[in-house]
This record gives sequence, C-alpha cells and structure tokens, in this order.
Amino acid sequence: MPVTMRDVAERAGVSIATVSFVVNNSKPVSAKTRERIEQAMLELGFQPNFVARALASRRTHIIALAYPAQEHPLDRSGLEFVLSAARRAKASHHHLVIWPIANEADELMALVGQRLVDGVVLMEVQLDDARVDALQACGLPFALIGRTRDPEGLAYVDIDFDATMEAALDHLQGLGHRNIVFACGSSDEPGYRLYGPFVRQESAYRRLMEERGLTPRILYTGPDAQAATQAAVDLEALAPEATAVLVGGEQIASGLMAGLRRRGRRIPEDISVMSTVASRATAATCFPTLSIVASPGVELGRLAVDALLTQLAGGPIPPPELRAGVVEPAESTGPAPDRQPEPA
Amino acid sequence: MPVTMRDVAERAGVSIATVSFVVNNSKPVSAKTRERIEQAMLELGFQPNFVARALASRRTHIIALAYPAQEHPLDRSGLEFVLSAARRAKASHHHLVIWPIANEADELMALVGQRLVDGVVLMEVQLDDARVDALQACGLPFALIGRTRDPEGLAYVDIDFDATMEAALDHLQGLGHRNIVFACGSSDEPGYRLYGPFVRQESAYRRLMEERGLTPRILYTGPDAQAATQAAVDLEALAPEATAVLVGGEQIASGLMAGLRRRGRRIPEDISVMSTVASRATAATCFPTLSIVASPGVELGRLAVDALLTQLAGGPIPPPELRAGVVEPAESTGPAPDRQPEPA
DNA sequence: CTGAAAGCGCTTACAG
DNA sequence: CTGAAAGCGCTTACAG
Repeated sequence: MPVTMRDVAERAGVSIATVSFVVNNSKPVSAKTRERIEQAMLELGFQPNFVARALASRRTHIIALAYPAQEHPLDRSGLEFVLSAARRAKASHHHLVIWPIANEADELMALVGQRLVDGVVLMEVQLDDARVDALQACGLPFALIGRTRDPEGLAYVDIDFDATMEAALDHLQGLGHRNIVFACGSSDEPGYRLYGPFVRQESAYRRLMEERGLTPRILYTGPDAQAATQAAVDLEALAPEATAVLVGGEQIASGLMAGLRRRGRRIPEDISVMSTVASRATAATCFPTLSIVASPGVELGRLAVDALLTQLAGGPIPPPELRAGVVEPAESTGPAPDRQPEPA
Repeated sequence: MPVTMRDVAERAGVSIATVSFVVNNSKPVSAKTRERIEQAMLELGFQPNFVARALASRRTHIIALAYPAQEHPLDRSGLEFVLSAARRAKASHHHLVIWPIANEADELMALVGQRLVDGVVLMEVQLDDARVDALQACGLPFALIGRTRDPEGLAYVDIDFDATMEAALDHLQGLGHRNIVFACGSSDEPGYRLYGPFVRQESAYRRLMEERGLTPRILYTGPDAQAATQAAVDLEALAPEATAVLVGGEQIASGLMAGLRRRGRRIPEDISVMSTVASRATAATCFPTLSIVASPGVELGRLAVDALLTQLAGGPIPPPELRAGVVEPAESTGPAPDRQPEPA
C-alpha cells in the first residue's frame, strides 16, 4: 500500500540506489535523471520510510530527553526546556522521545540498549550522576542540561548561576536592600546536597554577599510551595531584620510569598521578594506580580539539543554554554523600608 | 559490537527464528531449548534491536503526542496530560514522541507519512479539526484528548464538562452564591468559538444556571493571565452584584484574581473565585489559595493512551471516557457576602 | 553518473 | 518443537 523506493525507481526507470541518492542528496546525479525521479516521487507521493532508513544507516534521527518526572515535578520553567528541545529537534529533522524515568542508571541503560535513539539529553543532572557515567561507558553521545560536580570534558549547557545571582543582588541592592536572605529547597530533602542549582546558587550567594560586605543568611524552605508557605515563620526567626528574600525557584517563591502575606507582611512595602530560575508565566500570575531573574530555559533547551546534534554530526564535544537569566522587575520588589520616603 | 540475535543463536546452538520465538514468546519452545537460549542471552547481555524489530514486524511501538505548542502554551494542567501519557506509554513498552506542531493537517500528515509511529494522540482538539479528518483518511489509529463537534465513532477521552460545572456550581451555591459569573478566554480570540473546553463549559453553565433559576453572565477575559487581570474592570461593569466568579482555566483565574485584588476587592470576603480545569500545583501557589475543580489530566492522559493501545492491539474503537474534575475547596471561595454573619 | 548486490537485525509464513 | 528462507525498505561500498 505505501509507496516505496522500488515503486519510484520503476516509474522513473532507474535503480533504487539512484533514487536513494537523490532523496538524500548523497551522490551526484545527472539533471535529467534527477528530474525524472523527482517527478515520479511527486506523482506517487513518495515519503521515505523512517524506520527502514534508520536500520540501514544506523542513524534513527531520534533523540531522547530523560526527565526524572517523579523526583522533580516539572514546573513551568522546567517545561520550557522540554518544549524548546522538542522544537529544536524537529527543526533539525529529528524526533524527541520523552523518557520519564528515575534518576538512576539502570532504567536509562535498558532504554539505550534498544538502540532506538542516536543520543540523549539529560535533565536534572545531579552533582554525582550515575547516568552520566553509564552513558560515557556505553559510548552513546549525550548532552546535559545542568552539570555534574566536575563536568570537564562533558557536553553541557546550564544556567550561569554566578551571573544570575549577581544580577539579582544588583537589583535588590539598587533598591537599597542590605539584609537579603537566600531561600531555597530544604537541606533535609533527600538529595538536596546533590542538586546543582541549589548548591551553586547558595555558594554564589555566599561569595557575593561576602564580597559586598553583607551577611549571608540561608533559609531552607522545604521542597515545594506548601512547605515554603510554612517556612515564612522560620524566616522571621532567622532574620527578623531582613528586608528582602531572594528565592531559588518559582514554586518556592510563590509559596513563601503567600506565607509572608498571611502573616501580615506587605510585599514589597515590608519585605521584597524576588525569584531566580523562574518563568514569566508564573511571575505574571502571582500577586503581587513576582520580580524574577527569568530562566533561560528556552535558550538552554535549544542549546542542549544543538550540543548533541554537533556530536551526532561527527563534531567534537562542544564547549559548555552558560546563560544568565534576565532580570524582570515587577511588583514584588521595592525600595528597602529604611529608604522609603513616608513610613506606612 | 552490539549483541545480535545471531550471536545468541550461535551460542545456544539454535536458529535465530527460535531465539525470536522465546524473546517474543510468540511460539511454543521446549523447556530445555528455552533455557539454553535464555542463558545465552543473559551471558551475552542481549537486547533486541528496536528498529530492526519495527521494520520486520511493521510495528514501531512508538506513538506520537501532537501538541500545538504555539497556539496553546502549556500550563501545568496541560502538562499533566503529557507526562501521564508518557508514563502510560512507557508502562506498556511504547515510546512517546512529542510533536510540537501547528493545529492543522499538513504538518501532521508529513510526519505520519514517515511511518515512524503506530498511532497518534491529539491534544487541543478543535470542534472542527482538520487533523482528525486527515487521520481518518489515512487510516492510522488515533485517540483524542478532547473531541470534535460530532465525535461519534471516534476514540476520545475528555473532561466531563457538565459534571464539572455542576460540581463547581454546587460548591458556590452551597456557600450561598446566586450571582455567579462565568469567565473564560475572549470571544475575540482567533479560534475561540472552535475551542471545545470553553464552548462546552459555557453552554453547560448557561443550561445549569437557567435550570437553577439563576441568571447566567459571561465574562470574556482575553487569552492569558495578563488580559484577565485587565478584565477585572469589565467584571464590575458586567455584573457589579456578582458575588462569585467561576473561571474556565487556571491561568485566567490567577490573572483575574490579581486584577480584583488590585481594585481593592477582598477574596473571598467581597467576591469568591473558583477555577475549573486547574492543577493542584497552581492552586497552591495562588494567594489566597485557589478553590478549584481539579483537572483529571493525569487520568485522561492515561486513558487516551489506553484508547490508542486498544486499537493497536486490534480491538475496536473503545467507547469515550469522560471524567469530571474533583472539587478542592481552598481560601478563594467563602460564604456569599449577604450571608456573612458580620459585615466588613 | 548509474546499477547490482550485500546487508542493517529482526519477524513470519512455510515446511518438516 | 525447530529451521531455512524470504522479506521489511532502505543505505552503501564496490564496480563499471
């Protein structure tokens, strides 16, 4: 029923090899022959069979996006990575399969062993990640969104957490804040110490605060919005004099903001709240709207696929790509209280 | 390099056909032979090649999820469908590819013509959907999340909008509300009249309100949270006496809520807000937390894949599956003002 | 520039 | 219960 190369070859009066050459533009073909073949393809509505091509060429043109859906429920900023990666794959004539698998090596290797994909993109990379070692051992090309503790020689893209934290602190200091707490997922959370984005943001925050002669204070909120709502109490105990909180993710930011408001703190009059690694969509739905450093998720999703495709094209491991977020001020940050013209 | 069936056959001293029989459990094999083969597979670490199997058997075990990412930016409730579908596919030994394509037939058919997938799941189905016709014409099995105007004979799963609206109105009426406005995406929005969830919710709302002797009033907010924030003004013009707003989606609900608060309306003291087709995650990050009819996205994602797999297994078009959401009261709804014990 | 042929790694009638 | 063989629809040296 479906039209094959054989059908095209017959109608054009050539061999199927020649048809293959023009379909893939893989060898020179005379103008008249090419034209006859193209005509035949048009008339028959020929489309090459992806699977047959994959088997013969040993290239499936399918890449996998491994995402630990259980461990890290995807928020909107995480979603941006996924959709951007899918779009990029499609633009480069690849398919993107989603592998919602646990954050360990066994399941990943079982899937890789099927030889369905040419390469894989890993999300939510841990500082020490068994999946990375396994992938290296089996020789399948891969790229990381995020990075391990020592990512030397790996293909990865990640948020530039140093620049991101610097931009965030600039914004807050520009408003006169000096007592700035950093809030992120709980240290009691399993695997917290292994989660790069929190660890890297925390250390950038500590370094920058000290460089600026300010006192770093960390609030561990727990893993989700609900826990963060409760953690508003802890904030007051930890740093009653704080005039601003910088939060490491949008879920926690919105939860913490709700907790503060519930306790009668006005935002931003009493305390400013800002989130890094956040999406504009979530920022707009907060009340007051949330000042953020917008996550470069769209860009990084695209770059991760690029890094993989470079390798698939026979290129070397591409250099890392780090991208800082963009500060987008909104209503949740304002002048530090001691600078305000009229007291409430 | 990779271990093939030939390798296993040699080591076990059998033909590759026999190996295939035990791998697929497709024909009876004597216990001793089976054991030798299984032993050989274990020793060699054999894993069948997915692509070769697909070519020979004409079944790729890959299904596509077509999602019009441009037209409908995915919110968290939309995301639930996707991840649930991917999990279900994986549990049934299928792969799920994401096709972020426009909501029209051409691109879909080009992808289908590659013969990469056994079937497709369509999201964001329009009342009149060219993709559905195209899929039917080409004979590829498919299932819909959502449904066309006349879905008779199609495999689909969808939200039970009648039951969902009924549950929502029950909740609000139970709190004493009688002036209940329904808010959803703008009628000026291109394609609005074609978008099933809004159309079906609106008509269910009208019918139920009239059945209950109440006056239906519709607020068209515009497509996103930002537009909905502006639309708070229109609400006051449209129905100054309204004590509750029922909103058709979480993005619009959070935007509208921000707009109301900005205008000094207290939620829920002055006006209650409730959203249908919403995720618990978003509800928890709103302030006040949002009362919702939780979207059955996880269930529907699973059921859609089930409906497709049933057909792939040779079964008939399965009957439709409609699921109502579950009411989850939170802070954004409260007693109607005229019932409140003490006035503000 | 073009073709005959082997081969990618499986599945599946068909025989026995 | 087991095997020899054809075939899935392409690609790719190899020859000419």
